[in-house]
Amino acid sequence: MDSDLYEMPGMENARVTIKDVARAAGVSIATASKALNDRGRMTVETRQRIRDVAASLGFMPNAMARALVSQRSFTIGLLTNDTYGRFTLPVAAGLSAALIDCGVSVFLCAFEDDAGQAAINLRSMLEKRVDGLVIAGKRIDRGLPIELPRLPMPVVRVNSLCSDDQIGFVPDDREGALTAVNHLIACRRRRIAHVTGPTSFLAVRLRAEGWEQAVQAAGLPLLDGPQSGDWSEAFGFRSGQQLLAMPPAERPDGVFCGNDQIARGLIDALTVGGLRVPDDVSVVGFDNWEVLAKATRPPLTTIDMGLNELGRQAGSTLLDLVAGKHVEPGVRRLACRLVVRSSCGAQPL
Amino acid sequence: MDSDLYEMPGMENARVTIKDVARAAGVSIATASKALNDRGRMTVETRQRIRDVAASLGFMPNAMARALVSQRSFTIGLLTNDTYGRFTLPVAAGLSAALIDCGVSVFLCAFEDDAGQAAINLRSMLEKRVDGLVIAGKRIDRGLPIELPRLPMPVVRVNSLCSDDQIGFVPDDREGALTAVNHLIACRRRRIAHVTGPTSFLAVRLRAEGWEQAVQAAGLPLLDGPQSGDWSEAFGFRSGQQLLAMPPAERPDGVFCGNDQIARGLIDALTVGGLRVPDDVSVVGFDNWEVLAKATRPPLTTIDMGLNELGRQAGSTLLDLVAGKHVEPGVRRLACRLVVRSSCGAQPL
DNA sequence: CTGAAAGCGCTTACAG
DNA sequence: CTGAAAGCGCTTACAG
Repeated sequence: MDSDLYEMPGMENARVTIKDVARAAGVSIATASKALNDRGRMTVETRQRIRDVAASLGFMPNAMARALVSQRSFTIGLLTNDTYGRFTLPVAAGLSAALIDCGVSVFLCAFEDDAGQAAINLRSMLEKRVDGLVIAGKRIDRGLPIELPRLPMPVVRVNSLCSDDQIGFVPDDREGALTAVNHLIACRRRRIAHVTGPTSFLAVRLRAEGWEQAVQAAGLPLLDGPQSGDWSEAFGFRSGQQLLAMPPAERPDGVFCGNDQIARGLIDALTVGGLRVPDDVSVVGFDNWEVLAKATRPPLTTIDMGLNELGRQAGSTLLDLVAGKHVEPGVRRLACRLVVRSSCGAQPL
Repeated sequence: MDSDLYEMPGMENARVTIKDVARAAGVSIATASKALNDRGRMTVETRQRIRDVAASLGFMPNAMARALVSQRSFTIGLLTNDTYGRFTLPVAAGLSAALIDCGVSVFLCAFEDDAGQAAINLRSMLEKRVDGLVIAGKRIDRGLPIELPRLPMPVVRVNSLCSDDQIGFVPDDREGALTAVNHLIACRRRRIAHVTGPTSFLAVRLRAEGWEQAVQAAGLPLLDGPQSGDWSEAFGFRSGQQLLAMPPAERPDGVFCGNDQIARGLIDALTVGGLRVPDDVSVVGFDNWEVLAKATRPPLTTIDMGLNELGRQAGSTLLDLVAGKHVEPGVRRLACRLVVRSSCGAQPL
């Protein structure tokens, strides 16, 4: 008995269709559709009655049927090779937040750096007719492991390689570095070193530029070029030991680190070696990886790349594109934000 | 000119339909469908010709049209309140891996612990007619912030509260603790302490049980009940300082920590205080949070909860459920795995 | 072996 | 103000 369904208001039954609603309300399917979508014209009473009936039946429109006719799936794909999720998860959170209000859901496709997997996931998104695609990466100078063919839907990139004719959002690494170093300068540091990741990363080169720029603008001595190593605590620790080995007069009194892991290792080494942070040496990190930054002793002052905001902007831009609006191509560099904790000696604001 | 499309083999055009394929191949739509789905009977040549045409046109079946008729969306929803992604991301990776081969994609819905957001996301999944739902949480004794109504699709839980009539996958915390403590015992530790998180967590109580059980089974002294604090390095550090303050004869020579952060803080405190790890005190953690465990000095021996495998099993179980197979209700506790590094003094295997 | 027809659950012109 | 009809892109009995 179909009518049984009508007796269970609490029971969300996925099989209740608009046909059932129309029948129960004594109207045609077309009228039911219009009432529910606030379209067309009809008496307020009719509209309300139909809605009440729909609600009591637990009617939920079938998004796929709707998609088929509207040619919009209300779905987007998030393609990423960041399986660890360090960068992508905050991006995904911002993205979802920007989309959920418009009823758009996101397919998560995380795959290893392997062309086969990437292709499978891409095809899956294409078959699902996503309205748009967000490509999220681990670094701004690498794309996905596959060549994207000319896609029938708009694409937006986040924290990933992006050519001039594409649309992308990345953190402004140079500006972030400037902010970090200026903070060290504001904390009265005069000899500011830079310890960072591999120079093969564009982000490393940009941050180094920011460091150099800020130091020179302040008329401070430019210490030996950035110490470059891998993105690890171990490298930071070793760098800290090297600092300890220097004659005190030559030692930096401030260090801008390329990421939080390096900063943490460096601080640990300094502390073990008897130097005080921030009194003897101030340190700023990069990433604001909270679990690490907060646990550092002392808690780490660092640069937040605003990944969440990057995701949010990517989302609303993608929505614009899907709606057919024109969006100027090119890469947007979003401002980073200084997060003051205790490793610099400044009072948190 | 529609015919233009036929001239662009490289161009993946989402607007090529099965109708275009049929026309180009000179067969009916039904025949084209059968050829592409390997159904029905026809000459091998016909089938191949149709496929070639489809490929040259860049035809991709519209998954939503297909879903509408097959009543299967080939889509599942991953609902989680773990916005940080620490637990959910490995779960999601395992889940996707189990599903992608079957052409099933996953919607990621991460939301804060707030009933409103949860409800919006749930409704969105319902409207999208997901074939099934995975509920992933941050702890095994809490569910989502909303009551799930009787859902019209199967649900599987991971690392989340799960009643006896539901289906869930969680790490076997007690067994993991046993493994950890037995490893300390194998490393010739006799006085084994336990420093862990808040007792309000079921996982904490289960791990404490495992600790107690292993210690007693080995006939070792049961030291003062677990030290309980928050899940932070700071608490671990303070606990380490307390250890240092004890008379050496009373001091534990092994510590099983409730998570990796506590272990790291504790090790740091011991090291700062002049004790050697693992020589004076062996330490085992819990979580195998690699970025932390590997960076600890010395690298941390710890318990891996197998989140990826949890996700994988949840995925294949959900697939069974969707296919109508019977699955015994109840919660499955999956074995944890010891990851040997250097904080215990044993050689990594 | 192949095709015409009905139908999945909706929306949208178009008539009345 | 309301409804019948066509159609979104497929699949699946059912005829031939």
